[in-house]
Amino acid sequence: MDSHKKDPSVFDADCSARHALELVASKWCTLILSALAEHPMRNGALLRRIDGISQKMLTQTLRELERNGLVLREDKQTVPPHVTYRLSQTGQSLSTVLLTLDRWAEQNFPALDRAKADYDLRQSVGHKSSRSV
Amino acid sequence: MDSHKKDPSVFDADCSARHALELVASKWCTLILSALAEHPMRNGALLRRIDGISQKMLTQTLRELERNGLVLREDKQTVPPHVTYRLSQTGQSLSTVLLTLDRWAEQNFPALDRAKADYDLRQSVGHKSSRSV
DNA sequence: TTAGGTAGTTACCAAAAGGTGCGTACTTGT
DNA sequence: ACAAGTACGCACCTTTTGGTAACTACCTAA
Repeated sequence: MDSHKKDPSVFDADCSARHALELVASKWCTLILSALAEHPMRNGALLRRIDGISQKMLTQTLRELERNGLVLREDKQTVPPHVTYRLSQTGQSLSTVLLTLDRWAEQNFPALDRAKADYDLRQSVGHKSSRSV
Repeated sequence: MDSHKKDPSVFDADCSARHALELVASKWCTLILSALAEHPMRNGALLRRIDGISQKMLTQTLRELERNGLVLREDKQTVPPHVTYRLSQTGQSLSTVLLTLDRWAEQNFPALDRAKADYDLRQSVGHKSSRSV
């Protein structure tokens, strides 16, 4: 009957936990939730805060987050339109985890950059058969 | 000269921190790193552990993780082939963050499922203009 | 009157992600 | 002699993701 309610382990494809992880671990979701963790914002403010996001992806992702109960949408029903988005209780609990992820990225990118440079150098330097013990 | 080394904030597109976040917050990476956090594994074991991943995506993602210095590849140079993958120091520090994300998903998916059901019901029940304050 | 700001939606198109199947090279088991 | 297992690489194709531009509806300011 219910197509999505099996073993609650992220390693099981097609279980709700995996679906939740896939939602939560996607680039625009992490950024939007992290931005809203700072304070509630309107459409325009989010657009300005999150460099590189398009209006389309912002709206699309916000709808998805609203649908999953992570963000709350407040429409003041005025004209010109005034809509604010803020985190729900669940969204807030998630945002603390995502912020540690943000911080990890901001702290560890130099290591990743170095590793990449090394790796690419090793590949280009010719001796192709050097990936052993 | 260097195309990717600006403001170290994830909100800035095209900075290394953002690139790192995008790598790290992608579905296969989170699952592979979480699996390897349990213990080092070979190709076949990862394939069995991570339900739904294809051989192609596994190899592709492992190479990307190896390139970024998050996992280490050990080829015993035997025949038949015997290759094991394990986390590097950096990979391990990341995996602790990702495991809290896994646990969040496994604990909170019921709330998300409920929210989705509510939302979809509200949409289908007809009264289309009820998303206000 | 005309432009601009608000928060969108829609249609169309390009790029990226990902699946499937086949080939490789060598060994072991039947 | 032949199939199977290991750890892939490559080519082909479909699906998903995301960008761009145009349009809506209403108000305000010049």
